[in-house]
Amino acid sequence: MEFKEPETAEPAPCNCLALRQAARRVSQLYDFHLGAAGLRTTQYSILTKLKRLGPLSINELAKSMVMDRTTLGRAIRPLERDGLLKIGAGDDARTRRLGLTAVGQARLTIAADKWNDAQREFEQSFGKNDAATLRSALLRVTTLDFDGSHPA
Amino acid sequence: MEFKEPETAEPAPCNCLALRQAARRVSQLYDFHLGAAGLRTTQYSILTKLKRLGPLSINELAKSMVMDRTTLGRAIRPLERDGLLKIGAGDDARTRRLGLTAVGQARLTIAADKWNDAQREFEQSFGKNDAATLRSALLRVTTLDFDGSHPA
DNA sequence: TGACAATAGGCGCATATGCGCATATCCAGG
DNA sequence: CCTGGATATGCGCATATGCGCCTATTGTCA
Repeated sequence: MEFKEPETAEPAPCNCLALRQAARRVSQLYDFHLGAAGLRTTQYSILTKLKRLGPLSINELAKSMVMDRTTLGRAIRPLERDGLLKIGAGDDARTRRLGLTAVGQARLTIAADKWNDAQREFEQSFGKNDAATLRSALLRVTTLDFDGSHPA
Repeated sequence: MEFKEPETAEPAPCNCLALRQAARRVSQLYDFHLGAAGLRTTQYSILTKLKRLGPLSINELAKSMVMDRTTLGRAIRPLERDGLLKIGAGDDARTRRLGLTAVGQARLTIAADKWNDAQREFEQSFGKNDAATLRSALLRVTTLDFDGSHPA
C-alpha cells in the first residue's frame, strides 16, 4: 500500500467519466419532470424524433439518435405496448416503419410542457448561453469520427 | 453522411439528449479500448476512484461517482466476482468497506494503458484544449443544484 | 431506557445500452 | 435462375441506471 499522495484537486480528467456523470445528473432532472407525463427522457426523444422526422425505420431512427440499432429496437417496445407508437411494415419485407399514434401525439403534447420545465430549470441554473455553447460542443463530440475504426 | 435535411436547422435543443448522445458515443470509444483489458468505462472509473480515494463505503463511492447508491451497489458485483475488489465490513455494522485487491491493481495498470489510448484518440479528434474546456463545463453541470428539489 | 429520526444497504421492477450471433430479404452478377 | 454480398432486424447475454419499498443499525433526546 503505497502512499502516493491523494493527488487531490484533480477532478477526474477522464472525458468519458465527465460526460457520463453529467449525463446521469441531467437525466435525473429531466426524468423527474417528464415522469409527470409518464415518459423517460429517452422515450421523449424517440417520440419527438418521430414527430419531427415522420415515419422511420428502426435503423434510420437509431442513427438519428446516435443509438445502437438493438438498443432502439428494444426501447420502442414499451412505447408500442402503451400505444404511443405503431410498428408497421416498411416498403421492404425486412424493414419496419415506426410511426407516432394519436395517443402518442397527445402524450407528447403533455410531455412537452414538462420538458420545458426541465429545460428551463437547467438553463436557469447553468445559464442559457452556456447551455447553447455546451450543446454545440456536445454536438461536435457526437459527430466525431475518431480514428475511423469506430465511426459513427 | 446521413443528417439529410437540416430539419429546421434545429439540432435537438434538448440539453439532456445532447448529453446522452455524446455520452453514448464517447463511451463506445472508451469501451472499445478498455475492452482489451476486460473492463467497461464505468468499471474502470470505479477502480480508479478506489485507488485514488482508498477504501470507501458504498455510499461514499456512489456520491463521488455521481451515481445512485443502488446502481453502484450492483455495479461492484461483477468486480467482486472477478476478484478486482473486496467488499469487507466497515467501521459500522451497517456499512461495507470497498477496497481494491492486488488483482484489481494489476488490472488497473493494464487498463490505464488502454484508457490512455482512448483519451489520446478522443483529444486528437476533439482537440486537447477543447476537451479541457468541455470537462470543465461538464463538471459544473455535474455539481449543479437546480431547484433544490433534486439536489446532487 | 425507550421511542424516533437518521443512516447504510438490499431487492424487485423497469428501462437503457450495446456486442456477437443468427435469420430473413433484397440486389447485383453470372 | 442462382448465388453471394449487402441490408434490416431479432435475440441472448451482460452490464448500467435509478426509483420505491423494506430491513438493520446507530445516534439522540426526553
